[in-house]
Parts: sequence; structure tokens; C-alpha cells
Amino acid sequence: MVPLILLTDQPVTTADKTFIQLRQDIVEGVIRPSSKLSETELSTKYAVSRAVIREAINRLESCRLVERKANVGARVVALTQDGLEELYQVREALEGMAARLAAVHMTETEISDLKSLLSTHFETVQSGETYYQEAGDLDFHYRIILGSKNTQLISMLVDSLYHLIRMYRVQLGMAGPRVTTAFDEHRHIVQAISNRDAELAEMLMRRHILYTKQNSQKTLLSHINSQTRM
Amino acid sequence: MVPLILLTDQPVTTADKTFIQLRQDIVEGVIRPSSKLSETELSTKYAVSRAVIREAINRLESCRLVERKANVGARVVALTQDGLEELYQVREALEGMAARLAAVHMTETEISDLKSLLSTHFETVQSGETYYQEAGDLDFHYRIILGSKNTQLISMLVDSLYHLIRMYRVQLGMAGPRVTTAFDEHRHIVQAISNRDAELAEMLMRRHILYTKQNSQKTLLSHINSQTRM
DNA sequence: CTCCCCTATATTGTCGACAATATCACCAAT
DNA sequence: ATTGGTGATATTGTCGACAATATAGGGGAG
Repeated sequence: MVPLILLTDQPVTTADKTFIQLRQDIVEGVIRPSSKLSETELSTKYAVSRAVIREAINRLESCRLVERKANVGARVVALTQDGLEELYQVREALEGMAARLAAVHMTETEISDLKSLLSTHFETVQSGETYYQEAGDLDFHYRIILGSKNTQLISMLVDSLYHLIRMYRVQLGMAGPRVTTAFDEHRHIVQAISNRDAELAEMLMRRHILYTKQNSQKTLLSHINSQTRM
Repeated sequence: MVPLILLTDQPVTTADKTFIQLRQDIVEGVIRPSSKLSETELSTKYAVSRAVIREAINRLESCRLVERKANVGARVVALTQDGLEELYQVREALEGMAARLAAVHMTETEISDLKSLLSTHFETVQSGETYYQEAGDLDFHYRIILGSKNTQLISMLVDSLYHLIRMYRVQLGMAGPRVTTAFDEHRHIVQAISNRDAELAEMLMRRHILYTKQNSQKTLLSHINSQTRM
């Protein structure tokens, strides 16, 4: 797993590191969905004070990776059909807007970089390396999101939504056979951005996300059917 | 000021109350934009421990009302042209989607309630009560947001974006002369929702927000021009 | 046998103290 | 005079202890 993004390399506190560690453990399923997060337990396990754990849990809550009730405690979110639906609706809205803004604000250099990324992506699709396909897909979306140049939008997508999405993907084992078809959609989006056609870029991105959603929902359904433990 | 929304009346901790109090003081300008939030100072002022203040500040950060740097401290966000622009871009995306979903998910009862709200709103517009116009506008938007039935979307808009928007509105003294024209836009949106035309509802809502943005930006500009202290 | 109440226990919420870090002022050297 | 380094001070980060609340289990009454 590549260290995703690091805008500025500020000093990092223990709480920061604990938060990142906990987030990873939740997303990757080391800490199971719907499981309880005991503060004392975690503080011994990660060898930090409860205050640090509490701060980390608070941040996880604002990422919507855990839910919290006063005087009761925090639980990792459950993976549900409805949750996935809601998640993708928000993603469609935000990332559609990101594509629209990217068509306006991306520099020519950034666009040509995006195009070359697409080329390398094409090659790896043909050779069939599933892992790198995932990474390539992420990279593609990140560049467009960053290209929007809207810090709020970027933060919402990168800091919270995408971790939740990844949690669904990882835990439902979605290495999707959809990658080859997605490639064409990526190509068209880049074309629209390159043409500075904001309207079209947004529409194509929203379509692309809708297709991805349908694919994910199918996977989730079959998961529920095969394993009744949900 | 009406107590906005209270989904479930769970037990409320000191940190909750302090968070809400601080948020109000920031939004209403009791604590000025760009000012520093000293933890010790606030803990004496609000008569709670620093731990409580820290938790409140953390939550304010996830609302994007304050910004934080490790080992340095937290500051209230600054009100800038760019910030307003970014804010409204996100709002357009999210609330457009909310309108789309509301057209699908609102019950007939909720829709007729919305229509009657529109009627009372029309009367107050004619009588010219500016304060209630504001409240009425908020109420209108809230109902549609809630009508989306998407908890993520609702939380993003109600718990963070709208407080930021209100901060801009309150502090720039926007009691806008735009209310009468906005009324027609509201009417058309309701009509689209009533017709279950999701596509149109989204489009009209996005337009409506775009107009509001342009109006806000004008106000902000004249503010900057009149008072150089920014 | 069932239901309710009450107590014991464990967990979260809150607090004050200590450690680590940044900031500012002052001084010296070039 | 300006710049670089150094120390004092104030602020944030972290910790362990105490208080308040929820939960589970047992005992008693109906």
C-alpha cells in the first residue's frame, strides 16, 4: 500500500499516527465491521494513552468510519446495502463536480500527465495485473479530484469518502472484472477534460460512478447470499 | 434563533454543549474570524477542562469552522472570496443531489407540507419581515435535504456546510434583497419534486444555488471594498 | 414462573498535572 | 545593521486518576 498523499510534511503527533493506524486497520478489516472499539483495550494494544485513542476515534467518526454514542462507546460502521447506496450517491455528486471543475482548472501539464497515466494503465490492463489496476484506478480519480483545485471538495473525497469506499472494496473482495470496460470510460472523461468541456466531464464522471455502483452492489449482494454472517 | 434539528434526544455531554456553544459563538461572530483559539483561555472562559475544549475544537475542525496546526493551535477560518466560491461549489453538488433524491423519496405528505410552507412564505414576503424570510428559506432547504433520506448527505449539509454558510451570511450581513426572486425559484423546485421529476429538481436547485452564490459574492465584494480590514 | 428493582462492575466522560514543542526576545558575530 | 543562534516563556500534546453513566446479573415480590 502506497502512502497516498502528503500535502505538507508537518510535524506528526502520536494522535495523528494512531489515527492513521486505526483507520488502516479498520479499512483493511483487521478490526472487523460493527465491532466495538474499547478505549482501554485499544490504548493498551497501541501503547498510547486513552486520550490519544479518544482523539483518534473522534476523527474516525468524522470520516464516518465509526459511530459513537454518548456514554456507550464507538463501533465500527456496518457494511450494508443502504450504506453503499448512500455512499455512492454522495460520491456521484461530489466527484461529478470535481470533474466539472477539473475541466476548468487543470493545467495543460496536468492533463497531459493524466493522458500518459491512461496509456500505462492501458498496458497493465492488457497484461492483467489486478493489483496495479486498482492502484491505477485510484490514481486516475485522485488526479481529477485534485485537479478541481477545490480544497473542501478534495478533503471530503480524499479524507473521508474514499476510505469508506476502500473499506467496502477491500472487505467485499472487489477486484472487479470491470476494469477493462472502465478504461474506456476513463478515456472519454479525459477527452472531455482535455476539450475543457466541463458539462460533459461531469456527466461522464457521474455515469462512470453509477456503473461502478451497480457493479459494487452486485458484489455485495452475492456476498450477503454466500455468507449469512451480516 | 430556533433550535435547528434534534434527530434523537440522547444524553448530552459537557463536550457536546461546549461544542454547540463554541460553534454558535463562531458562526455569530462573538469569536471573530481568523482569531486564535487558545485552549487555556477558552477553558477558563467556558468553565470546563481543557480536554473538553480540545474535543470541541476537534469537532469544529471537522465542520471546517476552524483550522488546526500541530503544536501551534487552532484558528477560526477566514472569510475569503475563494472560500465562499469553494463552499458554494460543494453546496451546489450536494444539495442538487439532495433535490434529485427528494423528488424520489419524499412522501406525499412531506410534499404537501412543503407546499403549504411555500404559501406562508409567500405571505411573509409580501409583508416584508426580513428575519422570518431567512428562517423560511432555511426551513425550505432543510426539508428538501431531509427529504433525500440519505443520512450521509443530510449530515454533511446540516452538520457542517450550513453552519459555514450561515457564518458567511451572518457576518457579512446578508439579509439579501433577493428573497422575492428566490421565491419563484423555490416554487419551481417544489413543482418539479411534486411531479417526481428528479432530473429537473436537481437542475433547478443547482441554478437556484448558483444565483444565491452570485448574490453572496457581490455582497462579499462590497464588504471588502468598504472595510479594508480583511 | 415472570417481571421489576437494585446493586456490582465495567466503560466512558472529565479533570489537573507533566512533557514536548513552537515562539519570541535578546545577544553576539559578521 | 542584519543575521544567526540561544535561551525563556507560553502553548499544545500526552498521561494517569477520578467521577458519572450504562449494562448485566441476582434477588425478591407478585
